[in-house]
Amino acid sequence: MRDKQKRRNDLLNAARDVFAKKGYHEARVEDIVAAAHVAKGTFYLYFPDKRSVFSELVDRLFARISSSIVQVDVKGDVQSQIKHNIRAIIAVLLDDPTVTQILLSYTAVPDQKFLHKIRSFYDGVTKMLSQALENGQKMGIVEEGDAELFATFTIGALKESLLEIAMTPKSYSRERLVTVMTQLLEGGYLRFPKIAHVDSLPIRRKAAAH
Amino acid sequence: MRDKQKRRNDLLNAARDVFAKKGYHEARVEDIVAAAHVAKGTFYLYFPDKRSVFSELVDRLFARISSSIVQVDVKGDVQSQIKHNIRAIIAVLLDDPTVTQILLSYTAVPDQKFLHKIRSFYDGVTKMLSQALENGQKMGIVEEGDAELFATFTIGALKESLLEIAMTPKSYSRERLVTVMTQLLEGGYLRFPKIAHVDSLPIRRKAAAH
Amino acid sequence: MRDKQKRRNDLLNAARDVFAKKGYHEARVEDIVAAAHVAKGTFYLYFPDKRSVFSELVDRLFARISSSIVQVDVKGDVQSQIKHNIRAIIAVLLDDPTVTQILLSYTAVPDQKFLHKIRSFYDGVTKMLSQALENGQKMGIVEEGDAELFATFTIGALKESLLEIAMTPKSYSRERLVTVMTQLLEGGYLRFPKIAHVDSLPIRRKAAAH
Amino acid sequence: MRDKQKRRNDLLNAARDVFAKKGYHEARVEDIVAAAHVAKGTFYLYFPDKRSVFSELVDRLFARISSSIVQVDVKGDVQSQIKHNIRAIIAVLLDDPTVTQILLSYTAVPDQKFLHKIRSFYDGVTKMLSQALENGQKMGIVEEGDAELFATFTIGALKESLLEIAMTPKSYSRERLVTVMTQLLEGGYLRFPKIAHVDSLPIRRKAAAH
DNA sequence: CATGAATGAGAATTCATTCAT
DNA sequence: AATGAATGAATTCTCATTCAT
Repeated sequence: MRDKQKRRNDLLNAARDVFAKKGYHEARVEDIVAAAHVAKGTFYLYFPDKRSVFSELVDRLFARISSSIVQVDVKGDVQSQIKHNIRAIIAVLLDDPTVTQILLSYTAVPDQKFLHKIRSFYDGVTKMLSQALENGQKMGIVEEGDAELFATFTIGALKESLLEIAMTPKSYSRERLVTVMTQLLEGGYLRFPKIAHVDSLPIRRKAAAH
Repeated sequence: MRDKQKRRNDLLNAARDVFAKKGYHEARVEDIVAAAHVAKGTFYLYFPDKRSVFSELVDRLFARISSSIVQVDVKGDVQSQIKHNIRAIIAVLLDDPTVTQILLSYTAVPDQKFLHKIRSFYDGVTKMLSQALENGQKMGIVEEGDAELFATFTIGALKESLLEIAMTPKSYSRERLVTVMTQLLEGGYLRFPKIAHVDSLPIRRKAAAH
Repeated sequence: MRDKQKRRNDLLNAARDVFAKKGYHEARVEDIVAAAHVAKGTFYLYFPDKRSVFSELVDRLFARISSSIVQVDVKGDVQSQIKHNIRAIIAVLLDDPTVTQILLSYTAVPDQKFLHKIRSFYDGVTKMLSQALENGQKMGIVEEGDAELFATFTIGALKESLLEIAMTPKSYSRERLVTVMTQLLEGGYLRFPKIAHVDSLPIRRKAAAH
Repeated sequence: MRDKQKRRNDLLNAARDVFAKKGYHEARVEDIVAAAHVAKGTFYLYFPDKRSVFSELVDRLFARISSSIVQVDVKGDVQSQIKHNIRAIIAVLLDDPTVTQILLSYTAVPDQKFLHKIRSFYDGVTKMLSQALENGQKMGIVEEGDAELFATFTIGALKESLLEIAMTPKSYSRERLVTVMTQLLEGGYLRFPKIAHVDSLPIRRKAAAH
């Protein structure tokens, strides 16, 4: 019993490594079973086909991310809730850099149906985030504007940064990343002399001006 | 003379469409020639293999982006130079939404070597941008901090937004996007009440601003 | 008029060179027309297909050999007639070393039908020669024994020697070859001490003995 | 275990038959697997490509010939050593008439590289033989003259005879062939009246003159 | 006549999946 | 359950030949 689970897991891990190294299409079932030290037929005892291992790997990651995100309650401490979410996503992804790489890199995915699945996931996350941002706007803690675009923007920034980190061996302090992310979300990074563009950029913060 | 160029272009366009619709691996040379209304052999009169059409499509886009970006001169009007760059990238990509989709979506790419090529390109852009940001930091117009991370963050935000736009049929005002991007880079979008950290309850910023 | 013949000949020569260098299957019609400095379509104005150029090249050689060989008249000076024939074959083949190479080397021939044709030619020559040898036997100037085997043996020796010569750049005196060939046909080259093997080689020349 | 070897052998034999019947280029992998009663993929389980089966067939034959030939020791009974070698070559080749046909017939070989390989083999054999002949000349048991040409001559004669035999269904006594070959090598077959040509053929057998 | 772009039948090879042992 | 040999559908690419210009 335990054995079956273990073997299944071995295959999953082997597949993950091979996918990360070669991408979906260049990864051969042959490679996967070799990495898992089992025979070719065994693979099909645990998975109906190649596609489904990939699918399961991604699903797992999705599930972990989904479960670690909290719905932002605007009545509570929003900033720390946001920080929590960023931290959670970062944690999940960086704990499994291999799948992250699979998921975020421009690596091959099985097919268009799959692509759609991945996009759906991100759409969900985006939706969730933009909902929260809209709430925030009502409460005055989020700048007015296209909330969905803000969300897309945030997700993109996060994905790119994580991919960068997942692909480079150099370790990076996660807390550091959390801090920088929040900082950027809060205040951007460009500081143009106020006078010059006061009219064209009415959304100015005096707070940041100090 | 003209004819050969035209035929070549037809194939390139056909390939672009098929790649965008099916992804690299699911796209058959068969599909491409069908879309271009030529025979199978004709394809190989213009391209040595399937991979190279893909490569050419991406190269073209790369070239167009590269040539439209200006090196930011920190002695001039930095803000408008940045706006120019954002606008340029957006223009190039949205003028060719199909290739953009190919390039930015998690669609299959031929192989790992290719993946590397794409990543190299982005690395180049990131490098260029972070260089500019470092200069900006010296001039005091960019927040202190990890310039490379800022760059990655920006590229990611841009990529994601553009992908979103390229994949949805709804047209989006480019200038709008340029404005929002700059705005976010300048000021983020989160507005936590400064004093608020004490009691953790958000206070309307406008109210506070009066 | 002259022009057409010339062009046809250019193609034939080009084909000959390409076949000699690459063998039939590796030779592309493309290569042939390139060597002849004409367009692809032109080839098919002069020859119905690739196979037929090859065929014509070989046929020409066959014709030349056939016409240069004289039917041995055993009532005349047999030895010089044989020398003449050997000399003639050598001359024809070495005058066109390229086709000789094509014909004698283990180079690809178009197909089995063609192979059959070549073999038929050799069969013809063998038949002719063995006929002459049988006559010679009746006249006592040829050793008793399997005349056809003697013929095959002779043809083989000749082919191999000529191929050797055709493929090596070092020029070889033809007359020298004629002399050695005749010498070998007359007396072989092994000289075992008579005493030792007198019994084991009973088939000793009666002709010479009388 | 045994099974894999058997299957491999089945394929080798099937390939041999198909190559012999159709020649290399006309032989389709399809034909080979059909003859071996296996599926197309199976072929590639045992051989990396079509070329390599051919190669293996020829290599095997080469190996067998090489190992069966003895280096002629001129201090021993030369005549019987030569007979042994002729007998050995004949045995190897006629035991596998199909590969012999492939090897000796003007059938297609894969490509020029391969051709070179075959020629190298024959060059080796020629070299070996001419070396032996030179030794023989020093000992006075081989006629003076171009030893390499004698060797080429002998190889050619042997090849042609064997090909003839390999291609005709009529069985031929091997010992008979051995005897005739040696006889011819020793004494040729032409018996011109001595008087007539005494001068033009100075290299006359003293042996026969007794 | 000459051209060379276009054609498409055909062949080798790959690899996910099956299945007898 | 595990194995790994066998399968064959599917796909890329080649090149002799055709034909519109």
